[in-house]
Amino acid sequence: MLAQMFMSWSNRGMSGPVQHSAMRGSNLALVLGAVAETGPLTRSQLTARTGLTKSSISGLVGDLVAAGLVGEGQPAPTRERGRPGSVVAIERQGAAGLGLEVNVDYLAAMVTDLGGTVRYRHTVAHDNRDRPPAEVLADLARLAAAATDACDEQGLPLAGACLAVPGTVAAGVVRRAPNLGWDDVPVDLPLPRSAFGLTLENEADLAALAELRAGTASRDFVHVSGEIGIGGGIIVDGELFRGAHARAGELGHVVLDPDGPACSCGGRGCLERLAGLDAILAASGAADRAELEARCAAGEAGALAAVASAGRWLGIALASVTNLLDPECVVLGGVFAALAPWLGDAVEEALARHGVQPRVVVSELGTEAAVRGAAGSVVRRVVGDPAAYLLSREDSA
Amino acid sequence: MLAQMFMSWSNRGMSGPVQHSAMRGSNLALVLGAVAETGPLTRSQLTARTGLTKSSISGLVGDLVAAGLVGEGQPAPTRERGRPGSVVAIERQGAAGLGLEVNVDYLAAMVTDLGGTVRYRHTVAHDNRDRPPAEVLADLARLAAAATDACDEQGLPLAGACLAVPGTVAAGVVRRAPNLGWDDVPVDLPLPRSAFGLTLENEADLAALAELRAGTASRDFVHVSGEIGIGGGIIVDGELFRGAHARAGELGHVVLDPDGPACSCGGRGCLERLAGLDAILAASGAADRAELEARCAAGEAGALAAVASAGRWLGIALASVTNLLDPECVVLGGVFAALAPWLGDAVEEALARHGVQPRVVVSELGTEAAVRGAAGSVVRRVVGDPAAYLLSREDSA
DNA sequence: GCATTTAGTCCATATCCTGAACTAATTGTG
DNA sequence: CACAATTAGTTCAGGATATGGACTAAATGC
Repeated sequence: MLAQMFMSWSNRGMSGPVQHSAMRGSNLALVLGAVAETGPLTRSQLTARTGLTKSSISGLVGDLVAAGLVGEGQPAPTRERGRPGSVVAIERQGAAGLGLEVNVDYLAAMVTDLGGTVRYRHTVAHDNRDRPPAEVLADLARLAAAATDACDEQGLPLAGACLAVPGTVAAGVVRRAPNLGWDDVPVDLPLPRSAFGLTLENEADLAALAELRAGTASRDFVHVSGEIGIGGGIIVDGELFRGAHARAGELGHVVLDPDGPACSCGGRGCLERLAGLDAILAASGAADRAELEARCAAGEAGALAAVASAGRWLGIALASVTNLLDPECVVLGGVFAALAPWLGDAVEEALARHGVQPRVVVSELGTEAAVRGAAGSVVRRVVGDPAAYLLSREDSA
Repeated sequence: MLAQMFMSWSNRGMSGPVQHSAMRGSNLALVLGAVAETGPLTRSQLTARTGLTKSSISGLVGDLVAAGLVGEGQPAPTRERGRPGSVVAIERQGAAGLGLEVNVDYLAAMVTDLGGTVRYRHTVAHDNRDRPPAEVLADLARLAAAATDACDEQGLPLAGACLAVPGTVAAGVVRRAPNLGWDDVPVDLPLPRSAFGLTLENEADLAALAELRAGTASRDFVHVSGEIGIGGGIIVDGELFRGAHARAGELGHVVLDPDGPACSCGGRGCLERLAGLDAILAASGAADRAELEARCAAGEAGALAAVASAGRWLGIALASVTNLLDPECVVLGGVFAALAPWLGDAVEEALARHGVQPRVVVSELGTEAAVRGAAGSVVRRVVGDPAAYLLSREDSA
């Protein structure tokens, strides 16, 4: 008798039963997503774009209008035959996402609306290294309160909040943020009740999401956040790649010199030690980021050599990344974006020398990338599943 | 006036409209998947497991029975109160997948049924290096014909075929298989008409899928296929990770020594050059795999040192991989599985030395992994979307 | 033998998409 | 300026599918 063997199948997309409500929810998301992504569309354009029938679109749009997520847009005066379509546009007052960020030398808050427009931003410079986490979080709570007040003033319903931290996170806890000196710090900000509550996310990951939404890159890319540490955000098929324990993308700890100097991560010879901001500053003799850029701009040989060396190491690391992940493109962000004029060539040369040539682009988002990504991640949840948003909004009301 | 910014949202799961047929299809897959994964289940167990109601399960199972994909199973004699459930089991005669493999020194074919049981296997040893591709493909066609004959004999309806190749692939074409010496070779085997036709896939990727189904590892792991080259198969959330151009997982070309020797990939200092089978053989002085293993088993210092060195390099590469992808586990396959007794410790030491410690397990699938994965990938498509399978089966009939 | 319990089927109902008929608003043309 | 042509959008009947409850079936336990 043959021993029956049972196999383990993928469950992607098989997460649960599909009922009528799920069908409706999925189609609502399809319509809302189309409008959010493409901009105002007529119902007839939505029919063509989604593959649903006119009748279905009618009903779906009706629901979204009733929910206040979309509204009537300005009709573009097309000189075409036939009845002009009435335009469906994202309702900017429909929902807002609160982005928060704790970083080494500042705290930040940002509110974006359903259309992706920034409705409020506030940043406070402050060295948070080795301050008691509770103290930092109290400051952050004040920042958040000011932001939610701004939402109220503008009549924006808050859908949820997302906090960007320079480290690894788990549900409601900052696991480890070396540069802040935080270990297992629970985060529980006193925010007003909202549909999605507060989530935590790695700063580099959120910067990558912001980059995705800004549309600089494609749907498959790796975003390098160069700061004191070097973080990486991996976007796969338009979705953040987190890995099994939400620790994926630790580009800074790719091993480039097996017998190199010890790193804070417990390893040795990590990219971060060879191409991180501290390493560049030490090699160039510049005191800080601004001085470094100035010296590069002035063409000072020492600074240029230090930056080129970092670029070379970065390129080598990215060659390994490309071989492993096969991204469509690599985005240089953070310090590397600012240093791109003097670093880009070294990166590309190193990539070519190791047999790969992904498209390399420079981020246009500044240090705001992470908060922006945080706020955007909330708005994205609304657009990605409007039915869930509406449901939890009702529940909490 | 604020400039309206339109954002790029993820489209995951938003691929198309959800109609009634899609709902049905998804639920059919849910039920079939549950039975395939867990083994025979009663309808009542299916209700609990899927979240659908009794009535729905009744109907869905009815359809699957009518389609011949599931059937009545032996009821397990439970001594419990109440009417015993009638057991729904995978119909082993429901569909079969044909796996094929072209490799450097052999050709292989395998047929597995819906239950995952191997129903036919045949391997022909032959050095295919630098033979004209057409000749090799003609041999492969003969192998495939014998396999489909075996299907007919056993009354197995062929759902499709998948060919494993040691290189990169695109639709219907082997892009580049360095160790075979193939470049842009179109593959068009004369197979009988089937629902899914013939697909091509990288050998290492398929080996990883086979590993997934064997259940050795979890749903997030990296499978290392060590042969002459070193391939990697990345499984994320139970799904093969392909990357933007289906070239992801090229673990063999992770850069370990930036100024190292040139590699066939165009780069230098790649893992493959330091820990591939050729490198180990050269360092140990053994003539082939068998001799190497024998010398290791005999405790010969030279062989052990060569293997340990490879293990150390492999460990360093896997440290980078872990930092980037954060897999739950790493699976050593191919030669590395055979050499694990002498190589495993070096790998784990290197990983620990670089600050990470993923679970490392050794594959129990032999060289059969890739063909098995190929055959399994076809069966998986049937289970993953039975409605699509039935539809294309009708169309071709 | 009969109550109890669990499994499975059947049917009326609700939800949601579709398709066709219908209404609405615009351009072009005689 | 009337009217055909064209495109947009709504409404309603019909169909597919899931749900919930009533009903039937088959076992255990007293």
